[in-house]
Amino acid sequence: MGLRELKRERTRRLIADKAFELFTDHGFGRTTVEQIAAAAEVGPSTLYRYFPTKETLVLEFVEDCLLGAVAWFREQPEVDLPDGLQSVIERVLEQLESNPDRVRAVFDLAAQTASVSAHLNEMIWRFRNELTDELVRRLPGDDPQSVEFTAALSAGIAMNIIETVVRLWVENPGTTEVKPLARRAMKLLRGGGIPLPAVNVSGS
Amino acid sequence: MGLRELKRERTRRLIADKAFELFTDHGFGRTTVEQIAAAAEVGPSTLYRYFPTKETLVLEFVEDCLLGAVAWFREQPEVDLPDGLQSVIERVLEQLESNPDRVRAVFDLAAQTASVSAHLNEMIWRFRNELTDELVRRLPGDDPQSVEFTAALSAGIAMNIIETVVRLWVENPGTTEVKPLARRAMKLLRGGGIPLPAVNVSGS
DNA sequence: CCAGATTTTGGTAGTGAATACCATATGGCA
DNA sequence: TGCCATATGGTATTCACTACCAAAATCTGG
Repeated sequence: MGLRELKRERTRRLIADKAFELFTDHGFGRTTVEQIAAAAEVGPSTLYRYFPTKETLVLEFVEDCLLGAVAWFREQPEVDLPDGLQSVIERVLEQLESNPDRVRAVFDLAAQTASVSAHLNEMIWRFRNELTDELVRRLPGDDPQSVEFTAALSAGIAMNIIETVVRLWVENPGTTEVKPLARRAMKLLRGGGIPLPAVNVSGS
Repeated sequence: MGLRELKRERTRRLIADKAFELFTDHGFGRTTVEQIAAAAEVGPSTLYRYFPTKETLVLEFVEDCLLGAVAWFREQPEVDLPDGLQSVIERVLEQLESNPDRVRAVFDLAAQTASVSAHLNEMIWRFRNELTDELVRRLPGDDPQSVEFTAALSAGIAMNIIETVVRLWVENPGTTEVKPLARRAMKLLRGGGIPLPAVNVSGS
């Protein structure tokens, strides 16, 4: 790696850190991009070259956790499906758990700022899509439409577990661990603890 | 109802229709708010008084479907849980199915425009939250944290079914009906067709 | 029908995010 | 050291969105 990429990573992190600082101090909406650029001692153009939108300054960390787990899953073709899915879920949760302050800040910002919440959900949607594509490749089945259906449902449920667990974990600081929560969620799903309608209907 | 509210509803719908027209013709990004205001023969101020953001011009219909179903559920306390949840899901799907072109346009716009996708997901998040709150009131249980957990998971799964079914329905025009799809999804979830990890772990 | 209270409207000015473009700086490399 | 690629900073511009105010339209009581 040359000196150029090194400096790139350095200024990138510098900008992100300064932005994080200003956001937590004065709020997301009260902080302008020019202020962030000034604090990081770069021009606004440079800032926009690294971060296409203001929201990415906050959410890049979450994005790395989610899409990184899918990328890892994609490179492990030998793992069979239930275990692989569980690994993806736990992998995401572990990485999030290792930066509690960052996750909490993201939650706070998303709660008080619509655009951050919107971007966060868009990222979640991307995670679901990529996970669905990978599941389609692994799921057995004859009818491609049926496989796609099952894959999309599974990816959605995985994301659902992650969201619910992280939320509960953030709202109860210190008292809960993510891994037991995730397994409790899977147990609920498997054991029928979810009040889904019984299959007394003749679905096609 | 006085003439005032009548005219309000009229201009509101006029603006939304003109916007829908311009969006489908020239795309979301290529259409400015001023153009919409000019097409509807109102000032930009008036447009912003009715629709706080550009995205709400597209997504108000979906919002009504989702939040309307939750509101209906809230006013039916005598319905027990599995049936109620199924009714909420089918209610949303029926309303969406009754306006296929609108749904398709929303999907197209969301696929090609990040901000629309973001707003759509934010709306879905609101639906999940409100449904979770209502489920908490109805679910039996001693530990409030456990009830909240189950409720959040259930609401997420309901939304997941809706999203997956609508998506499949939109992508296969004409060939699929939403209600059988929804029941197939519930059947998959109930019958263990989802490759969730088996509960061989001792969850707390 | 009319005068006053209230609401709706259109216009103006301004903020700030985001883009396009260009001249300049700086690091990598022969 | 000198050439090339790239990163940078600045400027100008578009456009979403807000705050504010004066005028027009609507409702209400006489």
